[in-house]
Amino acid sequence: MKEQTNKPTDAELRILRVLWQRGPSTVREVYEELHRDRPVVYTTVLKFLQIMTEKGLVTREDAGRAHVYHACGSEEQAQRRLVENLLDRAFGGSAQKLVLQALTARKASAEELSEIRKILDELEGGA
Amino acid sequence: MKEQTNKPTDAELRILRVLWQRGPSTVREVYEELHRDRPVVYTTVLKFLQIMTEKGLVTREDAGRAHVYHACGSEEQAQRRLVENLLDRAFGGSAQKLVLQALTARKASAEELSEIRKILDELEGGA
DNA sequence: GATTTATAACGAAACTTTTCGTACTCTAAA
DNA sequence: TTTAGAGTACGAAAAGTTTCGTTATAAATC
Repeated sequence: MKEQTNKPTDAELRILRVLWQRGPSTVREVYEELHRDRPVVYTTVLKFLQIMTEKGLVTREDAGRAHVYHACGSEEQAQRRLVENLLDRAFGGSAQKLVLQALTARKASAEELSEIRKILDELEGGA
Repeated sequence: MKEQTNKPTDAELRILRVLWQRGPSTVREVYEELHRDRPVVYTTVLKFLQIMTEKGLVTREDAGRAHVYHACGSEEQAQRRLVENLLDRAFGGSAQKLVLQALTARKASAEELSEIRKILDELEGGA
């Protein structure tokens, strides 16, 4: 498996999201899922899964006639990398500014806000 | 000025960051700044500023022989759009998850953390 | 006025990402 | 054994992004 510092492209990320949500899936399953939202062709999905296999974003496993694809690494790891990337590209590394924008961009529920408080407590406790 | 729903590309974002930091600048000024960090050619920067003018990401103004370029919209607006974009592309719209990743990705200082608490207070107060 | 210098304009090459058509393979049904 | 169906493999076109060389222009200097 290759080093996985690669940032997935938009199309790749769409596919990864399906794999995270559904778990290991065949091309057809990923295709069906994506097809709900946008007009996309079976072989396009297949092609991407092949590319992503080369890049080490997914692995595959034989299952009878078809292949079953697994996302490499967890959703959280990938999200982490994307956040770090955005942090560097657009926020000069300031997590605070990013958090501010995230919280004002989307209304979070009361529960979510208190979850975030808990995280803050833990971070302050640890430091 | 065009509608500004365009997501800037990586190279465009690098240039916008210079304009946000320095304020309105000539091509040469942007070039000098970028040139510190990476090998880049004057005409490449010029080309991008021309493209970005067409896209409505920047405006320009004549100042004698040269042009002075202004970023369209504030840094915060652009950052907001980028966060919303990431939220949709990778976090299923959950600001909470993004905040969690941001806070664990980068150690925030104690002051920053308490700034974030203030924001939380305001959000809960308003709701 | 001619030459140098700093700039803008433009086009195209190089590269990346995305999309899709076509060919090939295997299996199972007719 | 042939045919139909579901799958993979592959190549190349289409679209988008990035880079840079060349040319044109106008001002400053000689």
